[in-house]
Amino acid sequence: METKSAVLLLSSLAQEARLEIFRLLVQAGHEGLSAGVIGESLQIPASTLSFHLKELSHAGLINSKQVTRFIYYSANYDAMNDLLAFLTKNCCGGNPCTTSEICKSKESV
Amino acid sequence: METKSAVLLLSSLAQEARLEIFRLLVQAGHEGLSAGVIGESLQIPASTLSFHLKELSHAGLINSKQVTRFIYYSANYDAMNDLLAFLTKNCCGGNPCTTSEICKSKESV
DNA sequence: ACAATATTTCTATATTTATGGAAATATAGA
DNA sequence: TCTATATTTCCATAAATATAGAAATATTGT
Repeated sequence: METKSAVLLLSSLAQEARLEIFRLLVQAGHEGLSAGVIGESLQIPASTLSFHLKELSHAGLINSKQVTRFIYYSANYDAMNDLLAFLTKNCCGGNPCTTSEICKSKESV
Repeated sequence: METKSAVLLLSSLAQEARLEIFRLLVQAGHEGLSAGVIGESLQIPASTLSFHLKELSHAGLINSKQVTRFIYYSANYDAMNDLLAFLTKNCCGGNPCTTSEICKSKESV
């Protein structure tokens, strides 16, 4: 992943409503939740919610699919994993480092 | 960590110059780099760089200390770890989940 | 086709954020 | 103290982002 893609993902998450939406979907699991349920849970007006869902979709952090009359949104776990990998990549120039979980968590390449 | 703190950290990283600065510092390790060297490496004008360093500092993602005539900035690995933990917390409602590294990486509580 | 419900687009406005030159403020060596 | 170097603050401007009501656009059951 390059910096620009990472910035897109981070920007999507760097907003209170969107971060809450995303975390709600991460916790909801793979089936996801309908837009209406999300708005109801988080008390966000429909048009505002739609704006934020579009941002998250555009960044590729969430997926959507129509189910009967509802649109179900779900977290894209792979995109999230890629972002986490990017952020921890090359920690300490690849040297072993005892003070940080970042480095301990996986080999940096 | 609560949503607002996480948004502060994410906002700090959600900008191309700042993400590059942070990653440069993550890779530089604990000694860090002087402002001048950062600006030189990334070709960022001094006043712009100072603005971004302040943002990162304010969010707690980097630390600074004066060394002779230079100010050395270094990544705050702990802040980063906290953020990563927050983002992966409660994945799939705590249920085991085979498709995602997020869930596999550590127990979600 | 009609009515009810779900979601998005349009629009205007308010707010926040980024940029970089010029000036101000350290810091330290001579 | 004078001078050179390092970094920050001030400032004006430009650009991007967030908000939510009203209207438009699906979708489905009757």
